Amino acid sequence: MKSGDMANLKQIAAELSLSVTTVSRALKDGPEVLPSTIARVKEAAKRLGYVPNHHGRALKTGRTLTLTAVLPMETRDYLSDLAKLPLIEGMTLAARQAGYSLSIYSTTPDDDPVESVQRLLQAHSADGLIITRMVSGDPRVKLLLDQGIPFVAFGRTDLDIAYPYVDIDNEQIAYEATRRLMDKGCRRIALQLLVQKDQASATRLAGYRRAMAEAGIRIDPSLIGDGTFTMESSATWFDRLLASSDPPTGLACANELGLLGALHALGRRGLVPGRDVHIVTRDNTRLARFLPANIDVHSVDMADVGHKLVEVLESRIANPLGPVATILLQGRFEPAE
Amino acid sequence: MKSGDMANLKQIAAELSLSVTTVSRALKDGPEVLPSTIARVKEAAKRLGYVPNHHGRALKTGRTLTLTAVLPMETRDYLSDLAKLPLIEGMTLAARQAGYSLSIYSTTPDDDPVESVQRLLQAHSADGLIITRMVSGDPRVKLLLDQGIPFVAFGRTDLDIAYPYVDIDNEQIAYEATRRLMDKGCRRIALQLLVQKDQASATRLAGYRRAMAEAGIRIDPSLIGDGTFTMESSATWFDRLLASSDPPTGLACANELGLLGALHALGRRGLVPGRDVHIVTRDNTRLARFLPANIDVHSVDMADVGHKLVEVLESRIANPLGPVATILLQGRFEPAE
DNA sequence: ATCGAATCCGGTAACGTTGCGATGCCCAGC
DNA sequence: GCTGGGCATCGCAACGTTACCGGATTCGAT
Repeated sequence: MKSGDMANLKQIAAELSLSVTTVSRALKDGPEVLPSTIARVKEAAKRLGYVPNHHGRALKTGRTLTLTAVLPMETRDYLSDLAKLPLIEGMTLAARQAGYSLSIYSTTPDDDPVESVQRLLQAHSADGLIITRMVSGDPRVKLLLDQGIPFVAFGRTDLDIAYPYVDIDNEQIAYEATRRLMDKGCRRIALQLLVQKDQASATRLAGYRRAMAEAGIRIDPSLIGDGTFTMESSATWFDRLLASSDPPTGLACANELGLLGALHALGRRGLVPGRDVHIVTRDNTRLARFLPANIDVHSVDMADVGHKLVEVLESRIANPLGPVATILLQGRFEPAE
Repeated sequence: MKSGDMANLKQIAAELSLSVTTVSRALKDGPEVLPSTIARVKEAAKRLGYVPNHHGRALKTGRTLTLTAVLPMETRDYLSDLAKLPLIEGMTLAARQAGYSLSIYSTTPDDDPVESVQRLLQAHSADGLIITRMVSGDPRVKLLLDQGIPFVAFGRTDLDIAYPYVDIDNEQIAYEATRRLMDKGCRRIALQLLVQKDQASATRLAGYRRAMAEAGIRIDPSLIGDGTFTMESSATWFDRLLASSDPPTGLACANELGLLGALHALGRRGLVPGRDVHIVTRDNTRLARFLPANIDVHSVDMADVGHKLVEVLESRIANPLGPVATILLQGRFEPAE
């Protein structure tokens, strides 16, 4: 097996004194080819180490067998989006299984999201796009729909247009988290959000509001924190809450990072989670499960999200005009240890 | 701007009554084209929204402008390889900057690494491969060299063959970590390794040994732990060491996960890091920096590793027969806060 | 005035694949 | 014996791009 030994259809055809056309069809089990010929062709293909040339096929058919995921990267703080790793894993494995390869297009905070998508769909080097980090009224949705490029979004937005997405039911999760804290007797419940522009935060807030309204508790805006939480900012934020005259007795964390920060703030004051303050957190990486603290965990399988994203995108590519699939994934409380 | 409006060379040529050849050349600033023509062509290209067809070009030139990174994914425990996120970020951004797109090929523990690489290079849908998680005598190196496929490895191995790699100087880092612990008075120093087959662990162990030998301290094998450390296994491992008759007074952690586990073990016994036991850790995600504990951090910029991997691969593609570039990145102690 | 070179451009072919129409063949039916 | 119709296979063209070679025009040099 030497270096440039990439066999192609022509070589197989020559080997068997067949035409390129017949070889091509035989490899696809075309009904117009004699079964015995198909067998001969496949044998020769295997023997010569034939693998179809991606670009020849893509050029002819227009399909590239490539999916592209647009992922914003935090260049400063990798811990702030731990969920991305299982997400990437889920997407790549599902793509591979479906015969696609998945390409990652990282964007920095400097990149304009719309411009990034524009560049990608112009290059039309992918059969479909996965976009994430949806914002309110996200302009990318209209852009992609107009261009007729198959895509799927991780996250809903507040547009009237129907488009395919997979999302986490943040409303329900925040609702249940708040309820759980109430069950433990909390009435002053602090809530961590992420960037406010992010649609996920808005729905999270809605779930919190619903639970509070049902319980007839007035919402204290000072207990709701938003921003890009690092561990440090989470700690100082929660520390200030704890220092107030009427400190919270419950906290719903947005993710691992917010949790670690909050735990730090508690630790400094000698407070114990589960006794002085009750905590529910989202956890994408099973971090909380092991921490030596009494914490309720409400988790979503991010690898599953990745899988589902690819599945939806796949069906979208196969049938661009079909019904728009939307998937809403529920979170569930991990069994307390 | 409608759906299928992908302009091609032919359309630009027709628009300007030029030949396709000239248009192609003009867009590359070919010296055989009149500057004024180049200007006209570029204007028309921009106006018609021309973007070069990836597959046409790839088919003709044999270059795909795609790089593929083979990344093993831990499907059970995402925290065990946090370094992967900054690595991915570094690779994708560097690739993008160089005009390449980067495709991720995830492998599960079930996949045979050699077979994965074989499949990838057969598909020759990438100009180059990035392979990681090198093992002793890694057979992929010979395979890739034989096939003449440009590649770069993250990590060295113990082969006699020269091949391009980027690696972290684990020997030096472990040496310095051990020395640091000695400087604080430790003589019984525990060391966390990862999977032993992994080349990184072997060099890490070598650095530890060198420091110990220089100090004339006999090595106690029971203080050296290896395996795939989760937080749990790290905690139980370190807990058992602490329970022994002659417990360690220093610990060099392999990563964030090992650190968290060890801290947990300490916490349960009421021991304080920096007082009862000194700790040095590797940290890829700036986790340790914020923990409320006195810990020395020895860090390597994983995003930089990703950048360097792409750079080396690029130069390899540009000049496949040139000298083999190898880069060894030093770690450095973070300034203690 | 003629030639050679330089400059600018066009035509053709090819990369590997697939789709469409055509071709040869065998055999049943009159 | 000639026709018609499946059947298996083939040839040609095309996707969009670039490489190669050749043609045309202009200009300076002899």
